[in-house]
Amino acid sequence: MEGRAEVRRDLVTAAVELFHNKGYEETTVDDIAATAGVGRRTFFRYFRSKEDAISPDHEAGLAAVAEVFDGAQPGEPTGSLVLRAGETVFDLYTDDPQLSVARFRLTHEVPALRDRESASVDHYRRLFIRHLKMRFTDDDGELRAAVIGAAVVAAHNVALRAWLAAGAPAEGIAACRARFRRVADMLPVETESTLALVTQRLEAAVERLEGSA
Amino acid sequence: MEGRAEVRRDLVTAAVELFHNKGYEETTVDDIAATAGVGRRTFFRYFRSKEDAISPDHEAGLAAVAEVFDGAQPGEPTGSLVLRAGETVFDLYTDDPQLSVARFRLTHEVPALRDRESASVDHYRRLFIRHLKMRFTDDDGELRAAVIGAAVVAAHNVALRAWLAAGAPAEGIAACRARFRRVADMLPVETESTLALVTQRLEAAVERLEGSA
DNA sequence: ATTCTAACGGCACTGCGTGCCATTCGGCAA
DNA sequence: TTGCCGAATGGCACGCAGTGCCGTTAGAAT
Repeated sequence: MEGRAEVRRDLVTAAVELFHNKGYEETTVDDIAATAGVGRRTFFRYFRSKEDAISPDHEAGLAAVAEVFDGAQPGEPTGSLVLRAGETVFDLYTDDPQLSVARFRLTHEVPALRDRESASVDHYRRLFIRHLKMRFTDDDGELRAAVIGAAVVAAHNVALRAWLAAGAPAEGIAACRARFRRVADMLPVETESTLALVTQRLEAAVERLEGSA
Repeated sequence: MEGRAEVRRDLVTAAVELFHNKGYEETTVDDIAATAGVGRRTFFRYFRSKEDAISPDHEAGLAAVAEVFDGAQPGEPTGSLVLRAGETVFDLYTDDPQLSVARFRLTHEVPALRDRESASVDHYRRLFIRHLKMRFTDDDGELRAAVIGAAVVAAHNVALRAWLAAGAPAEGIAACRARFRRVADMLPVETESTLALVTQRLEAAVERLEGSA
């Protein structure tokens, strides 16, 4: 007899294979269940929907990222925290590169899965923004939280997708992470806005000029 | 006899009313069609799905924004073009504030509609990024296009949603647009990175200072 | 060996979305 | 007027996703 974990794995494997071979629309839940050797009703005890069979750990991923935010020291710089949260998301993909690549390809071929992926990514974006907003308490805090959260998630996806498109090679993980971290160079990720940052550096420069004069 | 446009409007009106009164899940397509005085089969000749009944012009909106990008002069600054494209999206909401507010409220109450909205917004994001990528041809072009595109769409949503949450008052439109435009202050939207931009502005300021000294 | 619990799988049902086809309505030509 | 034609309609049946219900079974506990 197989335990719950094995049945779950068999269902994911069956789904990925059938989606790949027959196409997503052409595969019914009955097909997946039959291939995995269980009843149709059992499939829905493991997954909420047909689409969930290829993103089985979405909820757990969100919880893991939320844990990073909740467990962070208040003193940790926002940039560092955001990068750590992003790396946590990477781990979810590097855990099972095979499945990640298969899902990546399917989401780019099947419109229904692409839209679902958009919604999934958006859940992460909302999570990032919710916590960023708590750190940005000035007038423009909400706007900056939204902009920076969206930008970080976008950078994460660019790096991740390039890695997945290359077939998720083990030696590419470091480059992928490095690429993601570059987003920090592009954003006013600390508490000051770009304009304020410019002003601040300008004043410092003026001070230097006056000192040297 | 009613024409196509009238039937379409009646279906949207019926859908909004029923979703509001009975709840989204509890409303069937039969209900909507019956309320609008047409057959169930006719509903699906006007809308691809039940959800489409409250976002009837999504395709047209995407086409309008694409038109802005495609019709732009190559010499127009990227920042200006992006802001114009964003304003075009605003127009889609200000065209029918009543419907926009109703949709806004529904998307925040019904998970299924929220996920669909995420996918919708993502379509705009992809459109922005596709055209930004054509303007950013340096090594980091793809990353910057993704980051800036996502940030602009996020800022747009913050401004738009604040306006919708306030009930879409006519006198609030200007403030909403102004708020959106602030995103330009936060991003390295031209071809240089933030750091380069800061340096550039700093040098210009220093030059002014030296000239006045 | 018996009881208890959790998982399983079959069955029926609702509702979305689609293909097919007969009907109807308005215009247009003879 | 009469007959034809194309577009819109709506009814019907179908496949499939997802859910509630319930009888059955397997395995653990005692």
